[in-house]
Amino acid sequence: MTISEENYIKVIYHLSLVSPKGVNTNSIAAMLVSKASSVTDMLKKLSEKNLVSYQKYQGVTLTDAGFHSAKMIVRKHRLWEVFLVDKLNFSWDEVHDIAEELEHIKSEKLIIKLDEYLGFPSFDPHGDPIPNANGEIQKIDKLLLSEALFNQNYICVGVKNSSVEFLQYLDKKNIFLGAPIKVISSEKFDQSLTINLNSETISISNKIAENLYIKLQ
Amino acid sequence: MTISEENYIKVIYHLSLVSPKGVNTNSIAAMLVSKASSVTDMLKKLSEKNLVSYQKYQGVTLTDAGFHSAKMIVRKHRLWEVFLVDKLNFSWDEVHDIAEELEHIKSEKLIIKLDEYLGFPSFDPHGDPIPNANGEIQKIDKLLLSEALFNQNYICVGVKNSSVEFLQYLDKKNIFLGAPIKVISSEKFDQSLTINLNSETISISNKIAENLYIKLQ
DNA sequence: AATCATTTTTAGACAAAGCTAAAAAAAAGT
DNA sequence: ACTTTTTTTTAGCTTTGTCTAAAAATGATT
Repeated sequence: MTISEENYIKVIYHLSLVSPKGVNTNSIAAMLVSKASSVTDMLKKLSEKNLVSYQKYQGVTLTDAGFHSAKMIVRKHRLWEVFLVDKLNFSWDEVHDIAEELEHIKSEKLIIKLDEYLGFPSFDPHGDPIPNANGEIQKIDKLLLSEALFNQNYICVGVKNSSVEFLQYLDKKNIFLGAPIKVISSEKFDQSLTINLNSETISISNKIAENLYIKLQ
Repeated sequence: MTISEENYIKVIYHLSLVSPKGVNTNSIAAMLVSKASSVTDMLKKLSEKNLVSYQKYQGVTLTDAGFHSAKMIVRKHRLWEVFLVDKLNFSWDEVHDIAEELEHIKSEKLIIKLDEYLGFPSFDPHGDPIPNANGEIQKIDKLLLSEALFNQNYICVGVKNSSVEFLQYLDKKNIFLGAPIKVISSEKFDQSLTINLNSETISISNKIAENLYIKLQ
């Protein structure tokens, strides 16, 4: 697989988690910041290689082979992110673009050894699950902070949006993976929340609450 | 710079260490396993970008900018090799091809942090010097084992040939960087050497002795 | 059911980086 | 000094992955 093919497969994978019935040409183009015509060309090629099922005008789905390839690319991306944060002390808002390049390095043995070196992590620095060598993904009982019940003890386990701006905002508010969170109250007017975080009490906008994953306990 | 351009610059760098007057089109093609016509095309492009000085039929040399770029690529390659061997426990014969891909990852910050993480190494797993962030290279008083004096205490500091076959042969003979070596005698007929290595006495062919770097002490 | 809007595909073009084969220049041999 | 050989360059073609513009299919609206 070329780097370009890998990027298509990865994008189709991410989009198919949201629309499993079939992914649109235009949505792929939007994710890749390219054009629908380019996507059509590539879909034909990927179909030829049996990585996707594609019928003109009908959207595209990954084949089993394509699905597995996608998970291996995601696995590499997320393992490298763990490396960058845990070993090289990058912050969580800096690692995406670098991992975007590192994920295309071809050695299987490299990933096996990297995985071992990192202690077989199950989640990346943003709380996203890392597929294991067989493509298995550890599920977690998470919910959005905006869906939390009052006075329950939660901990922060991930972000829905991994943009640099959001992550840096969380840093500023001292919100990080593993931080204990309890919702005290909600404001009717703007759905903002008053929460207890690391035994501080702060206010959180609805926009934030809708992009932060938490789990019980 | 594209990956292809980086590969050309790197090859021209290595060749220019041997022929500083100017590097031939054909020798570049041979190193890249490509054709002279392809090289000519690329030399025009690199010349356009002021990375090389190129005049038709006259061979090519790196400009200061090209020389610096080359050293930064070599730096990345060798730092990644140290990472693979020191941190991921690869053996020295496995790392070249992987580093060949990793050297093209674009982040400057990544290399600064990797360098720090590795403890600012000056030499890679094959004993080749790693240019520092300014492109400075630590020189070392090394010589070939074939040029050694009798009964002097040397240590092994590098290999001239980094082929998998040679490196695996050295493993088999228990020859590694830092190993103490003393030459006991030389055979007139085939220039083979009897050497003391880690307090064992073994015989070494001339071919080996001409590809192993040592230094005094 | 017919029209309009949107989405997708096709057709044709382009840039990058490679190739082959032929031409031109340089180097070597006589 | 003149061939012959080798090296290098040019010319033209190919593949990969992209694009624009036009055509075709689908979906939405009345």
